[in-house]
Amino acid sequence: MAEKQRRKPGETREKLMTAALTLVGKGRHFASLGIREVTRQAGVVPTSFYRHFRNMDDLGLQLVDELGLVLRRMMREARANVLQADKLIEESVAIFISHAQANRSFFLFMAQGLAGESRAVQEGIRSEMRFFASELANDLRRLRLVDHLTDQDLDMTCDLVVRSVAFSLTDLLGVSAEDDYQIEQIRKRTTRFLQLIFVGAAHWQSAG
Amino acid sequence: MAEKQRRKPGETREKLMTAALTLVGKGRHFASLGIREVTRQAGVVPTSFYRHFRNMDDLGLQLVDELGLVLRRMMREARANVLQADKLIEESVAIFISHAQANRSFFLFMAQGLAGESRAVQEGIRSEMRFFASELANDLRRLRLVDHLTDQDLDMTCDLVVRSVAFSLTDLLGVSAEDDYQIEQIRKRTTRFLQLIFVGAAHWQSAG
DNA sequence: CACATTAGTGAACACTTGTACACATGAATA
DNA sequence: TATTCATGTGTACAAGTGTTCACTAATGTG
Repeated sequence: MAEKQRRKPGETREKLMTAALTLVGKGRHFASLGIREVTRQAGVVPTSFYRHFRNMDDLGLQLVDELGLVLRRMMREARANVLQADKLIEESVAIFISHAQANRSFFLFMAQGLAGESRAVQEGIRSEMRFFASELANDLRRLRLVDHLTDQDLDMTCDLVVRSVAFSLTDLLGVSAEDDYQIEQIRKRTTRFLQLIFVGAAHWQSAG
Repeated sequence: MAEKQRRKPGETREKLMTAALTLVGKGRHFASLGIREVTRQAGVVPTSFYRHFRNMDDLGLQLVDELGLVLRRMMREARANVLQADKLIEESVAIFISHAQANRSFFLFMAQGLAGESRAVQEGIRSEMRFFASELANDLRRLRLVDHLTDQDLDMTCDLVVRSVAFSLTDLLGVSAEDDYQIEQIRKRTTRFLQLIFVGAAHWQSAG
């Protein structure tokens, strides 16, 4: 008989969240996951689920919180590694892609959640993206690369940048993680998107 | 007892597709819909489903085809109504938003499908977007507004435009259809995104 | 008109689902 | 040490699931 296997507190909770992500990573959509399915994947009895989450939406919300941590780690690494302004875009995109690869399931969950079933999860992801965009605006301001833009125009630019990168995410997650050629294509295209946006920003006249 | 109610050929088929869209319109995610659920919504017996579709993915694929028609109608209207080049962006965005409102469920389905469960549906929607982008490139070329861009750079620009608009879609579908203020905000922001992109395109140097 | 085809119906199947309940055990607290 | 609490387990159940089957009525074709 299976004994009670209590270990570190919160371990089962984590197992359940990981299990959901694993299923998403295998191609399932989060909205189609069930409680039993997730507990089965986690190697846990169905009733355990309720000890940690009220329902799947709740689990989704907690995943969004962890997603926030992943994004912040990514920002930190970008800030630490992007030293020269002329390579800023290339290097940032490269860091983004490597993080997206390393946390594939997380980013899949994010892409799904943007048009997902739970309004709360949707709003949470949107909020993370807004935060990301505003941090980006701060950095650009600090680097004094965009002095001619009003705050509002800079916010808009960063918003567009984040959206474009997020969309590239869906490209990236659509190809195999080993398909280096395709990944390189996506990297190049995303880089050019951002360059185009920043050229636009450089010549932007707030009035027009 | 319910009699056999055969009417126009393909009527049940259409009822099933409409039913799926209706459920999506009510906030459900396509990936979480079941056959029985859809047939129930359509007012049809579950077995009827198999007369028209092999499974839900199949239904999704056929919805993508219809989505193509919706997009083509939208392009036609845009081409007919956008006469003066200086208002091109504003008017196009306005037409896009009005179509998105009029076919809310369809566009919801599209937004969901981009990161959906079925690879085939995903690919289908992507393909529609590529077609849309290439038509846009043709139009811009024809209007001689972008003579300084290479074909490749024009394609990239249009790709970015379509992506940005598609992302705005998720904003739009997230707010109530009656919330005129928010919709106006989204319209303005999308317009500014596109303006920024075209300013970038106008100053774009292929080499750099 | 006879006949094959298409497209509708209801009953039945073996499973899966979410959730409730009672119970057990380890850890924290008093 | 005694007790409480959080977290694990097994059983149970009603409802919902996808899919198969045999049957039937309308339609198009010769």
